[in-house]
Formats: sequence, C-alpha cells, structure tokens
Amino acid sequence: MTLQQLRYLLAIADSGLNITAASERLYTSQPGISKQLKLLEQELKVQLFTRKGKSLVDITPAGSDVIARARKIMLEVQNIRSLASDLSGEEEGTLSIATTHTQARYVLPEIIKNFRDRYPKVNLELHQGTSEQIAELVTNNVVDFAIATGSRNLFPELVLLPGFHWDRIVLVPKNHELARMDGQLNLPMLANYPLVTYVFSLTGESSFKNAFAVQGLEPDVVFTARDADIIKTYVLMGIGVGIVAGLAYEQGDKENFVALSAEDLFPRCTTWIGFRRDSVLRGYMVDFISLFASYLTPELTREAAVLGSQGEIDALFSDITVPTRGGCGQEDV
Amino acid sequence: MTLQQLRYLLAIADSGLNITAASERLYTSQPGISKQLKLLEQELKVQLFTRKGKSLVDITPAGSDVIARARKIMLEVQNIRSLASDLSGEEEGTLSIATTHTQARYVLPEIIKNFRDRYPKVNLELHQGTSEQIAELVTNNVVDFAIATGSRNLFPELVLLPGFHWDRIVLVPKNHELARMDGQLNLPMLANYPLVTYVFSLTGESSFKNAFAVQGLEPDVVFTARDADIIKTYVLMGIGVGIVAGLAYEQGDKENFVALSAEDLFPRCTTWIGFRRDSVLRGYMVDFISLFASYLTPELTREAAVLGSQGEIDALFSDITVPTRGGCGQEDV
DNA sequence: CGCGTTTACGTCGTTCGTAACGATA
DNA sequence: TATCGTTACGAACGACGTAAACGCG
Repeated sequence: MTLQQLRYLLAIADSGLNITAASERLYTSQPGISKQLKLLEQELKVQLFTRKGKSLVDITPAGSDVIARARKIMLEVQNIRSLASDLSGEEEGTLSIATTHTQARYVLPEIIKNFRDRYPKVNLELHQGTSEQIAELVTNNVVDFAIATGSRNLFPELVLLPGFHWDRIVLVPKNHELARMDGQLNLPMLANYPLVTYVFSLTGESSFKNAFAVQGLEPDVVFTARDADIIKTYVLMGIGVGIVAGLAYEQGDKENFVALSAEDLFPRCTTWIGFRRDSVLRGYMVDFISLFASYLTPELTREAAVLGSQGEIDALFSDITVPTRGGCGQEDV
Repeated sequence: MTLQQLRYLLAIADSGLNITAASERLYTSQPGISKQLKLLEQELKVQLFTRKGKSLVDITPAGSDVIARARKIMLEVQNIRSLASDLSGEEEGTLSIATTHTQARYVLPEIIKNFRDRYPKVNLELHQGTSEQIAELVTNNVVDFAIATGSRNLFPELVLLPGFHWDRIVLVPKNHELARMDGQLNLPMLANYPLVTYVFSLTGESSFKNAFAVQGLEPDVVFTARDADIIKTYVLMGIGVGIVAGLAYEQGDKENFVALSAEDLFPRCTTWIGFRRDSVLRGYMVDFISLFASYLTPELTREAAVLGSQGEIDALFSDITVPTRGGCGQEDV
C-alpha cells in the first residue's frame, strides 16, 4: 500500500470511476493509475470496484470503506504538509473559501484586498454558492473556509465562529410613498406592499416568513433573487419593496433608494466562518479570520479550534460581544 | 512523503530516538532509515528531531505533531488492511489482548482454547499487567483488546462492553473458626481478622476499603498480592483470611479451603472487554468477544462499536441482563 | 575504542510514459 | 468507430544494502 495508490484510488472515485479522467486530473498517465489500482486490489485481495468488461461501474462495499479511510489518511497527510509548511515559515499556499453572494459581494472584497497585501503568495480561491452547495464543498474538503449566514445545522462537523451580526433593511425608490413615511415602519405596513427579497433557502425560510406569521400576516412576495443587486434592480423598476441585508446598502445607492431600518422587524442575523474541526489552520488562515472579524484574534480562533463540540464554542463566545455591521448604510462602507 | 517514511518515523520515535534500534525492529538497514528521515525532513522543510552531533536527542514540537498525525495515518492503514483481509475471508492475523492476572488465569484459558480451535491460524498474544499497564498498551495500540475489571475511567477512548459480573468470596483454611461459622458473615466480623487480598490499584482501592469505611470499620490488611494463587498460599499458611474474586475458586480448592460468599459485603464487580473506537473489528475479533461472553453476539458488538460515546453504549446495555460468573465456586469450573 | 550516524556506491526493483492491443457501446 | 482500459516494453528513478568514514563519549 502506498500513499500514491490511495491518491489514485480517490482520484478514480472522484472522477466518476473514469480512470482516464483521473489520470488527467493528476497530470499522469492512465496506465499508471490502472496498474496501481490493480496492485492495490491485489495486495488487499479485495475488489474495490465492480467491473463490467473492463470498465468500472460501481464501488464495492469494501471499496467504499477503503475509500473513506483513504480520505482520512490523505487529510492527515495534508495536515502534516500544512503544519510543516507553516512552521517552516512559508507564507504561501492556497486559501479556499466557499461563501454566499452577499458576503462575496459586500463583505469580502475589502478583506481579501488586505489579505492579498499581507500574503501575496497565497493563492486565493473563492467559490460562490447556496448554503447547500457550500456545505457540500466543505464536507468534500475542497474548501478551507465556509462563510455563510444562518442554517448552522447544515454544517454539523465544522467549527463555526460568529463573525458579525447584521440586520435587514427595507429599500424603496426615492419617490415611493414609504420614503416619505414618518415614524416607525412595522410589519403590517410591509404586508400591504408587494415584496422583493432573497430566495428562501431550505432552512432560512423560517426567519423571514415567521416574522410575519407570528403577527398573523402573510407577506406578498412577488419576486425572489439570490443577490441584492438583482433585487435592487427590480425595486428600482417599481416591482415592489425590497428587503435585503443591510450589508448590501452601498454609498451609490443613496442616489436611487431610501433605506429604512428593519432591525426591529426581523431577527438579527449572524454571519459566521466555519472550518473543519480536524484540519490544521495555517498561519495565514487564522490571520484571514482576524481580518474577517478583527475581534477574532488568532489566539481566540486557535482556542476555539481545539474545543470538541460546537456547544463549547458557543459557550466561549457567550460572554464576548460580537460586533454588528451594516444597518441602514450609515456606518457601512 | 511516503507511508514508509512515516513508518520509519514512528519506529524511531518508538525506539527511543535510536535509529539503529528502529532499523532492527523493522528488519531493515540503518542507513535506509536515516536517509528516509532526512528526505522527509527535507520535503517538509522542518526538523523533526533536535540533534546533538549526529544523534537524535529530542523530538521538536513540529516532530511530535507530525508523529501524532503519522500515527493516525498508520492506524487507518492498519484498518484498511484489516477490513480487506477480513472481507477476503482470511481467517488469519493477530489477536492481542492485555488483561489482568485473574482473567488470564481463571477466565481466559477455556475461551482461548475454544478460540484456537476455531481460528487455528490466528496468532494470539496475551499481555498481563496492572490496569495502568493495560491502559498504556491499549492507548499505544499494541493490543487489540483490554480485558479488565473496574477503573473504567482509565480507558476514556475505548468502547467498553460488560462481559460478566462477579463477586468476591472469603477464603479460610478448613480448620479456621470462620469455616465452622453458622449464619451470615458480615463486615464487622471480617474486620476482626487479619486480611489477605489484592493489591489495591489506584482506582480500585475505594470499593474494598469503602465497604468497611461506610460502616465505620478499618480492615486489618496484613498482606496484599497481585494474584489469587499467592493469596491462597498465604491463607493456607494461616497469615489471615483471604478475600478474592469468586472466579479464583477452583475445584481443587475444596480440599484446602472453605469459601464463604461475600456478595452481600462488597459491591459487585464487572469484567469488561474494551477496544479502540476507531479500530476495525475483524471477524475473529467479534467472535472472540462472543466466546468471552456468549450474550455479546457479533451483532450486539458491532452495534456498540459504531456508537459515539460510552454513555450510549452503557444505555444499550441498560436493558440487557449481564450474566454473573463465579460465586462460591459451585457453578464456576 | 565502541557506539551510532552519515556518506558513498553498486544493485535491484519499481514506477512511469509511450505505444500497441483489446473490448465495449 | 470512438472511448476506455489493459498489456508490453524501455528508460529512469529511487530504495535498499554493504562498506567505509566520521564524531562523540
């Protein structure tokens, strides 16, 4: 058994049991992989794949077990490489982040700019997707960090650190009647207007609709989109009243919109950053986290990383004030 | 990085940082190990050991981290080998057990006889030691099973399955006055005699002395030994009254001793069998467990093995009757 | 001077890539 | 016939073992 053989094995499994594809992914020859797989099966005296003719058509039970353990092994190999590279003072490597549109568009740009200045040799990868896609990327170990909001239950085996809180805002065109409104906005008023807001994720749905439901209201959602830019576009067209993350309100929006605080109408949201509990955090990774939320010092992050359960981590943060970002755009850049 | 290199690394660490010793342990040449270590350090760009001249004198922090992860890797490699060998129907391998004297002497012989009949090609290793030594053997992964009594807290990361309960007995020579006693034995009576019993382990001490302490008594322990045979010898010499495991009472003892039940005097003990949660159980291993305690069927064992915490395992056994062995020697062979 | 490690070197085995072949749809 | 996997073969690399040199106590 060789690390190579396990690497090849995983590549085959991750390439849809196509050995040629695996060879291309690994920049090596196809017969080499074929042969190593055969050698591995020979040594273990177990068929790892079922064959139809010469093609691999399925993974045997033994195969899936071996593959699962091979993954664990390769993860530890990666960890050894990471920590060694870190301890030898190298400031290069890859930082892979999976995140949602809002974070990628309104939060991360400045953070990433600072990070690149500090670590010019670190290769940055940014994957944008839904919560479910992020969960998949992070469990498959293709990204180092997940940055998302809500739906913590999608990420059971991650260490989740709260980054900051934020509230929703209500966006209307300047000539809208709500723009001239005096006094406090409330949910019954909002329920009278057609609304434009985010696509409900499987888990996030509750917090928005529930806010109306507890007051016996049914919101009239006429349009949903994945990102605030599209919502703004349609709000500007007069389709409806926009409800977006306060983070999404930018300087230039003042010309077209009036933003009304909705922090009393909907529960406050938390953007957190998560990473696999069993992975080594390189120096630049904890630094990234502190750039992401300055109160998350390297010490605090490493302290949380060694804790066993999310419960303990939450307890660690229970007596720490998590900052709030955004709002009606006054303080957010 | 190679599995070989990691294997060599662990051998060095386990040989007191003596490369020559490591080479002998692995039946290979010493320069080979030297070279691979150098290559590994070169690839990781980290010193894994501190050197004094040419000798290795200590493990660097980086080294201990790498070693820890290498152990995890080699463990998974072993697991892959085990399950593959098992699935390919091989009934050979090694079964390594660490246990105490009482189990090794009075319980295991018959079990092992049956096991050897069933699996003649499996190599059996039996390590005898104190609870602390057993704990060390099992955490260092040199044995597959630990079979012991009490002191469960010494084995936090093991899956512990209750095998059977047993009680202590009081052993006196035939001509002793207690042998002619009518009625029930009690602790105040025992406290009047010099006692001979087991060496108190760090954790087991409480259950024996506490039984006296709660009645405000102080036992007069004149002699302690690791095994019942020695206790019997001294009891026969008239040194004192013996208190041993019921398991230790054999047919031949009837000629010399009178055994009095002590099951109402001391708390009942449980002998359990434990194995590392993260290790693969080969077919012959679960069969051994069912030989050890017939009610521990392969299904039950495998069910317990996948549970996350000892609490869940204990819950699994809460509604199962664990058998009792020994007693005053009537039913024990 | 013994013990342990490193260096040097020759041999052997293994891996890898190219090319040709085979099977399957 | 196109796609994918296996076989065959030669070249290159790497691992291993022996022998000798080096450093340290």
